[in-house]
Amino acid sequence: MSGPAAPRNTRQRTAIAALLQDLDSFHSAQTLHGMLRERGQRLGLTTVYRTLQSLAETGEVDVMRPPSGGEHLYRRCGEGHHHHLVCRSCGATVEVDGPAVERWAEKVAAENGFSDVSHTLEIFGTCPACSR
Amino acid sequence: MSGPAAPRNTRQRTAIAALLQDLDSFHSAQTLHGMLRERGQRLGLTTVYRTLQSLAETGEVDVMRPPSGGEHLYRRCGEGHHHHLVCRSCGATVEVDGPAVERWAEKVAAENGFSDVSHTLEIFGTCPACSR
DNA sequence: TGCGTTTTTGACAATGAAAGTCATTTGCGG
DNA sequence: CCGCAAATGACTTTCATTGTCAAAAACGCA
Repeated sequence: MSGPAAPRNTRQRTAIAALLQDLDSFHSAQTLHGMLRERGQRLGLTTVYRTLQSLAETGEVDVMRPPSGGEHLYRRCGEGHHHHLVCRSCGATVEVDGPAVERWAEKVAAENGFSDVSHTLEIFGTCPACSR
Repeated sequence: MSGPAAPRNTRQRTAIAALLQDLDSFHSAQTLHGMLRERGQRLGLTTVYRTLQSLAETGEVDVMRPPSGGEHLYRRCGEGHHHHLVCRSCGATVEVDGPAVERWAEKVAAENGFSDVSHTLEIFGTCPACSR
């Protein structure tokens, strides 16, 4: 009754995780791949896609789909449930917490007889640095 | 100083708007195109994409990008700002309103110096009909 | 440390949604 | 009824993401 096998510790996976540690904002798989190559890492784009997907499943990174369309964006994230305040211009992100919102969502869903409730919530704006 | 030219009244645009009136849940451009063809309408997929986009810009329909990935989904919508409680299984949707959430989002953004604030919020669950 | 098994990698091809192109059609104002 | 500008649609193109599969690399175990 062992859990699902832990992913193996490869050079590529380590590099991706390390890069995400250094970054504070959301980036696409392609961008991250580019950054890694600049850092002298040799790895395939496919690997970046797969690794990010795997990290997202375990909750180690957050995924976001910008409303404007375009690629999936990834960012390392803190523990537990939280939301994001994201700069539309530079992608800088603040993790925010809204217990009241969680409760509200639960209540609305319950009132309508919905079960297995989850939700998505992102706040977009222009950060102080970019608005200058 | 007339506003931006109103879109012309074409058979295709009318058909799309009419179909959306009949539907209560989110559907993809492809699905809607298929439905229209079944109803005997002859129109191109490109037109459906363009028309939905235009309807979305004027706020006549809501667009949603399911977190699970996949196509953009569209649905006719009521006036003004609102959010959705969506069934993960059948797409049935209830429009909900959360003034407190709006205020909270504004406050969080302001506290962090963000301007031009907007936000996205969707609640997902299994509707009563589908949970049976 | 060496071996065998199993996962991971990565180059490449395939998929599929969405956007661009442009000649033809069609609203619609005059 | 005319004329022009917008809309249509078949087609092409783009591009993110996923599938494929042989080769390479982890890791448990002796």
